[in-house]
Parts: sequence; C-alpha cells; structure tokens
Amino acid sequence: MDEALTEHGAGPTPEGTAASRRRSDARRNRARILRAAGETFAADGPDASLNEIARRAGVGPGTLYRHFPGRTELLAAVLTDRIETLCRHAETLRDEPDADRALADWLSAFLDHARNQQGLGSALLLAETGGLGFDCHQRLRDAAGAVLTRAQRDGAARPDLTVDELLALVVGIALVTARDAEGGVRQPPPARLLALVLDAIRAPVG
Amino acid sequence: MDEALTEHGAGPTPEGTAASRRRSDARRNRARILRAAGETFAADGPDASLNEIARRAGVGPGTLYRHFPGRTELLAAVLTDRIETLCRHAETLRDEPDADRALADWLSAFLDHARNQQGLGSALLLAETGGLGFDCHQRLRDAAGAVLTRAQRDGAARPDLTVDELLALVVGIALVTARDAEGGVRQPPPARLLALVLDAIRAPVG
DNA sequence: TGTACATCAGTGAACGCGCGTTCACTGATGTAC
DNA sequence: TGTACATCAGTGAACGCGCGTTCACTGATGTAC
Repeated sequence: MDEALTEHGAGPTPEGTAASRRRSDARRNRARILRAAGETFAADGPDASLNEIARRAGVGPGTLYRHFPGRTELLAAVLTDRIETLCRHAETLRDEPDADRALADWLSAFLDHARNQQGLGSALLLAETGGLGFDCHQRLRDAAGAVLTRAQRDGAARPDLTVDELLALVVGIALVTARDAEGGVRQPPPARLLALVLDAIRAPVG
Repeated sequence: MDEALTEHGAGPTPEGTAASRRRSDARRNRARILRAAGETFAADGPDASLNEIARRAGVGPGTLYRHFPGRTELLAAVLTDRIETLCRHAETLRDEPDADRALADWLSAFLDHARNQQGLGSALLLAETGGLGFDCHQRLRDAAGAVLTRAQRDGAARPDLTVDELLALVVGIALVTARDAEGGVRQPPPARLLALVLDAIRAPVG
C-alpha cells in the first residue's frame, strides 16, 4: 500500500514512462507533499491550510502549487491511494466463504479509512471529483456494491438496502466519531456503532 | 417555540426582571442577531463568519460582540432555544401510549433539528459548553434518556443500547445528510437512514 | 569519465482578501423632574 | 404631559492575522558532447 506516497508514482506503471521522466527532486517533493497532506488533512480536516501542508513538507508554497493546482486535486491524490487499497481489500474478500464476515470485515476497514480522513468522507469520498479522470466515489461505490450484493445473495443482508444507504450510514459513524478529543464529549467506540448498524443491515425487512 | 428569538428573553422569566431591564433597542438587536445566526449557521455551518452574521442582522460587528463575547456563546444561545423545544417535545411524548412510536417520533424530531444545525451537532450539541451555566448536551442527553429508557422498559429497544450510542448514530445521519446539494453526491433520504437505525435499535441482542 | 548548458523545479517575498476583534465616537433610550 | 440629561447601546473604520495564490528569481538536475 501507500504506492502513491512513494517516489515511483502510480504503481504498476513501468519505469521509464511518465512518472520517471520527472526529475528526481520533483518526485521526492511530490511524495513529501502527499505525506504531509495526509497527516495534515487527518489532523485538521479537509479545510487544512495549504501553506501549512507545504511547511510540513519542507517546501515552498509555490512547489505545492506546481504539483497540485488546488485543494481538490491534492485531496483527490491523497484519497486515490487509500481508495485503491480498499478496492483491493474488497477483491481479496471474495475468497472469504462467510459473506456476513466479509461484509463486516470490509465495512470495518472502510470505517477506519473514513475516520482517518475525517471530513474527507463528505468532502470528496462522496462527492464528484469533477473531471479528474478518476472518480473516487464511483470506485468506492463499486467495491462496496460487490461486497453488499454477495451478502444479500447469501441472505446476510436485507435485500432492500442500497449501496448508497450502506455507505452513508458508515460515513455517518466516521463523521460523528472523528476528532475524538476535540475538547468535546467522548463518543462511543466506532466499532460498537458499526456493530449496531450491522444489526440493522442483517435485520429482516419489516 | 423560538422563545429565545423573541424580544422577551428567557421565556418564563416575568417582565420587570433581568431581561426587560435591557433597553428596547438592545432586545431588538439581540433578537435580530440570533435570527441571523440561526440562518447563517444553518447555511454555512458552525464556522460561518461572525461579520457575515452581523451584516445579515443589519448591525455592526461591535454590536454582535456586545451581546455575545464569542462564537461559542452565540452558538450556545442559538441552540438553547432549539434544545428546549426538543426537551418539551420529549415530555409531551410521555402521553403517547406506544413507546416504540414515541421513540421514533422523538428521534425524527431530533434528526431534523440536528440536520438544520449541521456541524453544530458535533461542534456543540455533543460538546461541553464550557461553564456557560447551561449544559446543552446534558439536557439533550436527559431528554433522549427518558424516551429511550421507557422504550427499553416496554421492550421496544434493545436493553444494551446507551443514550450516547443512540445520539451518536442519529447525529451521524444528520452529519452525512447535511448540505445535500453541496455540489456533491445526493445522499439517501434521512428518514430512510433513520428507519434503518431504528431497526438496529429494535433488534434483539445477539 | 568530465564538463557546459538548457531546462525543469523550488523558493519565498509579496499581494489581496476576509476574517475576528477593538475602540473612539455617535446616537437612542428611558428616567427624573 | 413635556423636557434635560445620564447612560446604555450601536457604529464602522481600522488593526493584525493567516489564508490562498502568484511570479520573478535562484538553483538543481540530467543530457549532450
């Protein structure tokens, strides 16, 4: 995982193409910015200061803008990596014989992911990326759809549940449990809330 | 309802005391500011510009600060009113013979409330108000607790569910469905998500 | 392998902006007579 | 009821701040020879 955070660009791309045609310092800085952005978005939310991200990455603000035209593109770049991981996870789970277990497993991973991205869930995960040539939301939706459909076929999830409803419920948990010690009230453990939602998912249609 | 938005202050207080000792223009402006704050927070979230609120209220920024020392106090004042309404609603529901219906009814009202306040749920509803002499969160918790406890006594809600879990689930729905047309993806209808969560609440403990 | 140079990337001061907040001043209000 | 005045409230220009963003300049890199 974390391929997009390495210096080699988009993973499967063989050396000698687009990614490696870039100068080495450019690759290094791009990686640094992505790492800093991941940390800063996680800590401060999707409205985190871009200057602060540049500072953390140890580069000038101009360098950040050279790599990413704006906040949306930076967010998308950070998320792409995590979303790919989730998609691969979903594929792996096709080998899990227990459909209910597979569903619970994937949702738990998704929840962790959404929590670490904080508002990113609503800011981008669930929003169009606007012609970036890569629709994060759709990829995630497909992955979740595969897991859910199988669970429904095996009777492990109520048939009237849609992917969007499923994702919305879990993102809701992520949002409400994000920033735990923000100076506010301690929220219940995310795993417990997910367990409750899972009971709803398994419930027979009334 | 909306007592705090009128010019008479804290409702039950008889005329001739604290509230009415204030000058009439002060009472009028306080009411205007609260109204504008309610609208602006609902539209822009809890980080809305205080200057913008003053502008909408048709007063100078200084006037806003004369009435409310800071954002927290303004948020608290806006919420106090809505929370009182919810508490009264909870009391009314003691006359509802069907405990399950009462629970669903109150949660639905709470969801509407939390959705209209957007991030307020996490920003303040669920956070300490920090020595304002009025703990919004605790009042809400008590109201929800009354409704839930009765539902549990009547077998309409699983006994292992805590108030905090219940509120967290519903606030999660509020957060994920807030700002529907933010340029993002259309979320499932809040009522449907609440219905799903209600199924979880009714589910027997596994 | 060594060097010269074109180009690509990084730098960071600077700009304009809107924010939160203050404060010297003006004006409205309500009271005392 | 009418008026004079003390006080309470409102005003809005102004300040400092950090933000997003730009751009003229400097420097690092990789290539051609």
